[in-house]
Parts: sequence; structure tokens; C-alpha cells
Amino acid sequence: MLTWNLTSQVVTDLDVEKTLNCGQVFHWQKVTQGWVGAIDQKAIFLKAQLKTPNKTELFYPREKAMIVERYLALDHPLSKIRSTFPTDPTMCAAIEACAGIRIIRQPLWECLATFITSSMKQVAHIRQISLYLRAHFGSYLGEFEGAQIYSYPSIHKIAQQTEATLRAAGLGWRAKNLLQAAQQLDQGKVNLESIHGLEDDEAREKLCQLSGVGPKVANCVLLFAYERLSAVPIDVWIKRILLQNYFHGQPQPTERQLKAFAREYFGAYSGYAQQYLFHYARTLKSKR
DNA sequence: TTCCAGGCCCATG
DNA sequence: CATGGGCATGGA
Repeated sequence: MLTWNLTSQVVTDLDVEKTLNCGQVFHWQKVTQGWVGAIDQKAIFLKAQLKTPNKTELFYPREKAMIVERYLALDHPLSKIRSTFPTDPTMCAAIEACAGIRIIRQPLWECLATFITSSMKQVAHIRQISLYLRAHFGSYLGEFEGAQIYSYPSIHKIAQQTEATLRAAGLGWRAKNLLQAAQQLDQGKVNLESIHGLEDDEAREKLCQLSGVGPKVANCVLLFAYERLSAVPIDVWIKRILLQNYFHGQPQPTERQLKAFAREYFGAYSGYAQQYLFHYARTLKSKR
């Protein structure tokens, strides 16, 4: 049973629940008072108390304060970011539904690997796969209220597996992609750290050299791990909401036209806007 | 049971 | 550049 020496601070515009459950990260577990999970190799506990409609007191381990503050992107100026969004009805509804959602800064490999395993999978199943890989190939970090906490397995650990052992995670044909990507990285064919220094297009191109990584997964990694807040992943949900709300009654745009529109129309923080639309669309469906 | 899911890859026009 | 088919699995 892990114990926590907590510190706290009052944060404006932070909804921990939505931030952890809006489809950017998939492993945090709910406990009585808050959430437990891992940031790299550190077990972390988070608790949020609402003070006013947009102010939250966030409690987190004192000795890991810097790590948590960086991970949750508490430095992102959400008010300023929101002000750059267009003000059409759909976007306004999404902003209201997504108050306090922050694009977090995830570890590179963990984010990349998770989204390689995400293609044509529902969020619930991506989570299941992530927890399986952690429990079987990650490092045990401790237990809290029955929740077992593991780190995400290293590149090398995954690279050492066989396609069969990975398929046991329910990966199906994605197992080969994950294995090959891990091996490419393990052999130094691509260096994830070095991508930090590249322009968006170069970075995207580099990521797409990895097995199982195409434009959509690359944009997820750019947005959720490389802080490229204008990167717009277009999945089935975003495509649907764009077509219904911004291309209604018009001839079907090509993928290229859709991308160009998203990047231009939603502005400098189009990745943020995209995430709000994604979560908004999913909450709408669950309500029906 | 059927439908669908945070796509990628490769082969054709 | 764009379109179409194949690919595995499990939740809803």
C-alpha cells in the first residue's frame, strides 16, 4: 500500500477527471479520493477539490510536484487558448462541455506505443490493452486501494517480445506494428528525443517511418507528447463532426481538404480545439 | 448478432 | 493525388 505526502495548489481551469478520460491517455485508475497512475517510472496519486466553478485545489505527491505540474500542463494558458478558437455554435458547445481539459505532456514512447495500438479500437479497449501491457511487461510501482500501478514497458522490453506474446494482449494485427516499431527504435533507426528539434512537418515525416504510424497516429503523438498544439489528428469522430457541422450540404471534401480546413479554421491551437470537439462528440453519443 | 472502433498499408486509377 | 480492400478483436 503506497502512502502519499501531499502538497496542493489552487489551479484555474483544470478538470482532472476529464483531462484523464478524454481519450489522450488511457491508464489512470479511479480510487476513492482521486486517481492513481504512473508518470514514467513514478507512481502518482491525484486528488481534486472544486473550490469555485473554475478553480480546483489539486493535491499531488510533494516530492513529485514538478513532474506532476509538467505532466498536467498547468502552465498552459487555457483562457488565452480558448480565445483563439472560432465561435461557431459547435465549437462553443464543445468549449462548454470541455472546460478544464488540458492537453498533457506524455512520455514519448508511451504515447507513441499507445496510439500504435489504438488504430480501429474503441477507447475502452485501448485502455484494456495499455493496462495489460503494463502489468505483463512494465515495472511494478506499487498498489493503492487495490489498484496495481505499473510503468509502461520500455522500448527494449517490447522489442524483445515475439508477435505471439504481444497478440496475447488482444492486439490482433497491431502486434506486429508495435513490435516492429519498438525494434526500429531499439536499433536506433529513429530517435524519439531528437524529434523534439524538428519542425512539425519533418517531425511528422520521421514518426511516419515507424511501423504502424501514419498521419493520424503521428499527429496524436505530436500533440500529446511533443507539445505541438496545432497538430490535428483526424479520426472517425473528428471526421464525422467536421462533415456534419462544417461541410453540411457541401460535396464530400478529400482528406487533404479536411486537414487544411481543420488546421486553418481552428487556429494556432487547432490541436486543442480538435480535442475538445472529440470529447464533446463522444459525450453527446453517450448521453443518447 | 451485428455494428463499429482515436488507421495503416498496399495496390490501382 | 485519391480511392478501395484487408486486416483482428471485443465492447456496446
